Amino acid sequence: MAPREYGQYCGITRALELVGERWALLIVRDLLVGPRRYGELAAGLPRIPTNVLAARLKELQEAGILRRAPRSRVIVYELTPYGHELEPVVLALGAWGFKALDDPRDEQIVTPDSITMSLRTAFRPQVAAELPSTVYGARLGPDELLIRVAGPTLDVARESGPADLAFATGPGIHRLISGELAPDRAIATGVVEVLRGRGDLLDRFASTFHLAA
Amino acid sequence: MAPREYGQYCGITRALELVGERWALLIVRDLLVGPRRYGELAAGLPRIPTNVLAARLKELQEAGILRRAPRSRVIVYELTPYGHELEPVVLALGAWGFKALDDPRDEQIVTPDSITMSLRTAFRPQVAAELPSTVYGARLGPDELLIRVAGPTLDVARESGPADLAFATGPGIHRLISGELAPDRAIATGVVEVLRGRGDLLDRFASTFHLAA
DNA sequence: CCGCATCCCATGTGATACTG
DNA sequence: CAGTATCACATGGGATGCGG
Repeated sequence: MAPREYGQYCGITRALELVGERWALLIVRDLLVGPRRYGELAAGLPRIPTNVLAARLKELQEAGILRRAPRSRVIVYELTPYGHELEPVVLALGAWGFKALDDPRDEQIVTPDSITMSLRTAFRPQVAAELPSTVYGARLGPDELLIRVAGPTLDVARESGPADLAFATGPGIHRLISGELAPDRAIATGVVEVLRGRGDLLDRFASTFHLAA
Repeated sequence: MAPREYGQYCGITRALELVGERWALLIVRDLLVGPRRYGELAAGLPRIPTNVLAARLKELQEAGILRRAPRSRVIVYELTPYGHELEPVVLALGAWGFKALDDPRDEQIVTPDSITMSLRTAFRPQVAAELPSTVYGARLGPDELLIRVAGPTLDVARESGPADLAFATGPGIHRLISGELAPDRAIATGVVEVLRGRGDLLDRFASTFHLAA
């Protein structure tokens, strides 16, 4: 038997053999947002050694989870349909781990892809369906996200554009999503800085994206 | 920063820091079935080095996922409420990995706890609710499981007792659950051996426990 | 025996340098 | 830009020891 196998005939062990290695599910997390080039993956996972990234990509490809796809002269990595089926796993992990987040430390970064998956985790379709469609523009450091909520559907794109509410924030937004911090307090304390639009729309945001701690 | 941390402020990375180490989620898998002693965990994970088991138990305890509980002179490990919240993660992983199972190899074992969690993964409450309550007795090598399906609820216990259908089987049962093998074919080919009761109840079993490949 | 702790070695990981 | 090569080190795997 291969030394890194668990020796059990079981779905969970099989899953862990395929995506249980260090960094593997984080690569999947970023690819769930969209196809990514090697350098984009490396940028979204700043602490991954480049040889490990290369090794994981090879393993995940051999496992049928992702594929290298040539896109007009450059190569992108994209999930296969089977790889995409990991989304429930990643969302469940994210929801569980969210509750174990303590206050952010300085060296902890927030990447656009990680925020995007966090928003997908915290998104409450049934609540959103009852609210008017809304576009939020979020600036996180140098990155901008356009968060479109239309009925029960969510779309998060890495672009800028017109928004009903544009705000700048950082890791502290997790306290807004957890309900630990009320929207008006978030604005008052500077955790969220309103750039354009009606600040009271942050109430709607907090209702739409919520994950109890 | 601790060297084994990912350096991101994100629920998924946090989750992987807590339960992403090798063997950790398999320990959780077995504890989801019930409290277990050190030796029981070691027996259910025959390939885990004993020092790694001890290390994981310590880490999972510090993370608030499990606790050591004295039970009448012996110590058992049991999940905390927060640890129990990993069940959706484990079930999602199991459902995904189930589809990647190929034919079992000789050295791959099936443990009572892994089978129990597989049954929980494959259980279809809405289908079961439409069927009469049924008790199945499954013998897997030396182990016996009593599988009680009552309405939309499932209970799997490691004991023997009266059953509407008692059968012996092995890893090949996964082909029954995946639908790859019809119930009558499973009996005909010896994948499932009926010990007592009406063999046609295996149809009901296959309807109740199903996970498409 | 059960519940670990210790030792040793193979392997995986991390940091850095390097190449097509 | 997209990886490969190299090397130090941490972790995992396997055997064994050992106290209660």
